[in-house]
Amino acid sequence: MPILPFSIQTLKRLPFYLSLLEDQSSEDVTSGEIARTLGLTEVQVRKDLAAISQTAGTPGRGFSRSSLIRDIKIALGYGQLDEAAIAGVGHLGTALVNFDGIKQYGLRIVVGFDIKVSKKTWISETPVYPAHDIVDVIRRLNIRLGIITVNRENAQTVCDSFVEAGIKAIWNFSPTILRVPDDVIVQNENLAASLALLSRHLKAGGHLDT
Amino acid sequence: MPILPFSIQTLKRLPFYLSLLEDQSSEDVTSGEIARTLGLTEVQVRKDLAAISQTAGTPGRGFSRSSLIRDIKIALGYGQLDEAAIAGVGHLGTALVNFDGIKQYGLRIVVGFDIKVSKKTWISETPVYPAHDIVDVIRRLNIRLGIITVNRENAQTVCDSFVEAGIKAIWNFSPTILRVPDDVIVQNENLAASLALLSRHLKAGGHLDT
DNA sequence: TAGATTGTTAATCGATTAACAATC
DNA sequence: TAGATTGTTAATCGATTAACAATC
Repeated sequence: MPILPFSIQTLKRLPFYLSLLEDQSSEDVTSGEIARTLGLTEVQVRKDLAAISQTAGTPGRGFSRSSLIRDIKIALGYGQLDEAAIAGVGHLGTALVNFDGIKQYGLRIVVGFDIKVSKKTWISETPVYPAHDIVDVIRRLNIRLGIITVNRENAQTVCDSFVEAGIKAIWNFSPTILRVPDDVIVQNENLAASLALLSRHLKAGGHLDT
Repeated sequence: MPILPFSIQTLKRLPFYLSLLEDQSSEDVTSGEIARTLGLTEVQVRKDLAAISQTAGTPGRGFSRSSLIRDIKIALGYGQLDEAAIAGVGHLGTALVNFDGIKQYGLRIVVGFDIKVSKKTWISETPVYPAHDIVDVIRRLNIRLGIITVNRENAQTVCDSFVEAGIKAIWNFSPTILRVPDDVIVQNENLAASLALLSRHLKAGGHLDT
C-alpha cells in the first residue's frame, strides 16, 4: 500500500487503465488482459497497479475491477474538482467547456473570457466575460487554474493577465511558448508533437507510447 | 550529420524549439538561451539539435536560427503534407478543421464526416459528408490518416469504418481505447493525463515535461 | 495439489547529466 | 590569445524487462 509518489509515466497510463476498466463487464481482470489490449507488458501493468492501488491483486485470479477503478480515480485526483477559467471561447474553447468528460477528469470550468464579447454572456451554464475583465473576475473567484485557447497572437497577453490575477497553473493549447514567473507552471498541449509522432509512425508502426 | 533516428523524447521537444526560434529575431542563438526559456539543460538542447541538424553549431557563437528552423521542419516532416479525414465536426472537430496552425504542422484535413449531416455541406473549404459515406469517400480519396473527434459512444464504430476504408493511422481525441488491427496505429490525445499532470503540478511545481 | 497469476529482486536499456576537450 | 560555446565521452539516473519465488 504505497502512499506516495508514482512516476509520470505511470500517471500517463492511468487514464487508459481507467477507460478500459470502465468498458469492462466482468469483475475480475488480469494484468495480462490489460497488457494485451493496451500494447504494454504484463509486468508494467502490475507495477503500475501496485503503485497506485490500496488493495493488492489476488494471485491466480487477478484484480478487482471496482476497487481498481476507485483507486485510479483517487490517484488521478478525480473527485477533488479543480475550478478553472478559460480564455478564448472559439471552437476549441467551446469544445472544452461543453466537453462532458472534463468534469469526470476533475476539472470544472467555471468562467470563460473572450475578446469578442462586450458584456456578460453564457455558454450552457458557464458565464463568459469580456477579455478585459480577466484580472478582476479571476481574483474575485480565487481561481488557480487557467486554460488558454486563444490564438497565437494573443496567448502571451492572456497569460500575463492570468498571472496578474493569481493563476498558478496554465493549460496552454496555443502553439506558443509562454513566459511565466517561476511559481507558475505551464502544461503545453502539444498537438504538433502528437502529429509528428503519428506521421513518423505512419512509416514505422507502433502502438501506445504517449 | 546523423541521418536516421532520434528519440521520441527529442521529437517531442522539437516543436518547442521551432516555436521559440520562430519568435526570435536575431540570427544567432545559443543552446543556453534556448535551455533557459524552455526550462531544459544546455546539454540536452545541444544533443537534440545535434541529432537533427545538418549544419553544426559554431563554438563560441551558437547556432544559426534559419538553418535550425529548416532542419527542425524537415525532422518533423513538415512540408510533406499528410492528407487526413476527420469524423465528428462538432466544436472540437471544427476547431481542428479551422486551426490555421495545423497546415504548418504538415497536416491537411481534406474531408469531414458527421452523423448529423444528411447531405454534403462545407466548413470553410472542407467538404463534410454524412457519416455513412465514410468508407466510400475515404477509399476514393485514398486517405491513410483519420482523426476521431466524435463522442465516446460512437468512437469505436467510426474507427471500424476508418479501418475498413484503409486508414492506417488514427489520431484519437475521444476518451476511449480503440480496438484496431495490428497494422493500424492509434495516437491518443490524452487530455485526462495532461490534466492529471497539471493538478499534480499544482501541488508540487515544475515545468516542461511533456 | 496443480494452475494461474501476482509481487519482487536483479539485469538491462535508454535518456539525462556531469565533466571536459575541441574550436570558432 | 582569451572568451564563449560547442560536441563528446563517461557517469548517473530512472524506467522497463526478465526471472522467479510467493500465494490464492
